[in-house]
Amino acid sequence: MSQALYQRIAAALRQRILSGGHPAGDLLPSENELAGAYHTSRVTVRKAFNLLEAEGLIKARQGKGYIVQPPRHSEYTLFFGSGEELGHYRCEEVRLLPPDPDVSRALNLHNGQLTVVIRRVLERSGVSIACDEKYIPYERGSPTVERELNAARQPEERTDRTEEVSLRTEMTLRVAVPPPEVRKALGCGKEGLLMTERLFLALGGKRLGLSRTYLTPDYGPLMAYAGLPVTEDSEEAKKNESE
Amino acid sequence: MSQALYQRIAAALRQRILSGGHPAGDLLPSENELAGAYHTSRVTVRKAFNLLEAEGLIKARQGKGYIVQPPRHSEYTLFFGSGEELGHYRCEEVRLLPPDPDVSRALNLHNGQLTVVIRRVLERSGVSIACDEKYIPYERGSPTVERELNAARQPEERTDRTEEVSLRTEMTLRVAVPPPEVRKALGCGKEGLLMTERLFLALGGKRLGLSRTYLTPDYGPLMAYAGLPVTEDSEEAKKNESE
DNA sequence: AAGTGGTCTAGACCACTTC
DNA sequence: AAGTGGTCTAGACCACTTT
Repeated sequence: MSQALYQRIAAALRQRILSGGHPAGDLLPSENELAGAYHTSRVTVRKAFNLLEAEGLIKARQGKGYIVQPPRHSEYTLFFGSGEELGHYRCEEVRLLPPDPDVSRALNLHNGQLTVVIRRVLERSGVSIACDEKYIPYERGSPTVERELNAARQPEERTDRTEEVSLRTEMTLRVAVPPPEVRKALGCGKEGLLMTERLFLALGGKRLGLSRTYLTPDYGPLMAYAGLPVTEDSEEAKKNESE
Repeated sequence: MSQALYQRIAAALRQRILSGGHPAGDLLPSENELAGAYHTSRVTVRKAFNLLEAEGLIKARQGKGYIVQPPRHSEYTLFFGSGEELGHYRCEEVRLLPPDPDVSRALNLHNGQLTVVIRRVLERSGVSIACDEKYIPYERGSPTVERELNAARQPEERTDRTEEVSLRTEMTLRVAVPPPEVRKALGCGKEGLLMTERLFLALGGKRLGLSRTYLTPDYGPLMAYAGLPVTEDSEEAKKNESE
């Protein structure tokens, strides 16, 4: 109990929507209406609506009201395991190399610019389960590169220091046959592996680096969800919803 | 211009954080402090903080303040193309079958319970790029099943009617060799394809259905991002940030 | 005790939509 | 013109953390 009023209002609306009381397209009661019904202020009702809007259940339309949204299950939250259960990265090789054309294009490199290539292997219980290749544009004295190298050489540290200055990361997922060096590192053949390619972008759209990670079947499946996340207070919420 | 004050405050804070002025772990100025500095009320400053908190940049700690978070790029937003550019689903087969053990376990079926199996093929410009198998627990007179069947038989409709009552969808991604029926439908061999498996859950945790989608290389890569999404008003935000 | 965020009030004006 | 959401104010009390 002792849940905030705006959360109780949100829970009540959420349940009505999810149990079919308000099909998609429906207009919900207005802020003023609910403020009256709950004997509270408009601000409090608004907070409840904002909560549901953040969850994607409803959408506000100025001058009209709050409209129930059709479930958008075209967006998923994909999460990778964090640190411990994932395994340990071991830095395998760091080299300064001319990039292949794909990498050069993705990173917007000028002609002849070199890249730092960092290859690491992820191991769990002694088994190699993934291999990661990271390409960073080489610029003399760039703090990013130095930081990357330090991070890569200390395998027990946080895995991805580039991300510390990265505003946004764009990822693609596909099945790909790893290049020979990766196959050797993973001890696998020419079968296709799940590959994630990540492009790290800074504030002004500057490309900080590109990372390709090949996941062996031993890595296990990637996991994602759509709709409500499982939160700490889901239990409490359920109690209140069932009132 | 004419951006709301709370958005300008948020933009200013965001820029300071992202350009390194406030490293992770830093305590930001308090609500009262900023309210004074901007000659505004605490509520408005709060809205700015809430925005940044929703973006994952900061975290509120009662009694302490707002703390800059380390970039969490272990969570990505995975999005599938919507409708038009994706292609068209064609329903290939609908049958009532005993489920294989995997499906039975995932859907928590009781012994001997049948499943409705719906197989659809996704085509884009005449090319089959994906095949989807959906398993729904069969219950006499269940409105969900009837709705599913109707939806599946009208290929131009919205693709996934089950999701209309689904509170949450859990997905796993992996490389898998499709079963014979799917290989036949896609005209492919025994190579591994990118597969997404989705479990649809209702309000009380009830399992509504399971869907397995096999994506051919022609489908293209799946796309995801972490960090700031690209929004409509990103341009405006940039202008204000550069002030 | 002082400062912080968390919740809430009872107003206000604006921009937008509908009638 | 009336109703809606969007923004904002100037207070208030509470729970929590730090000193």
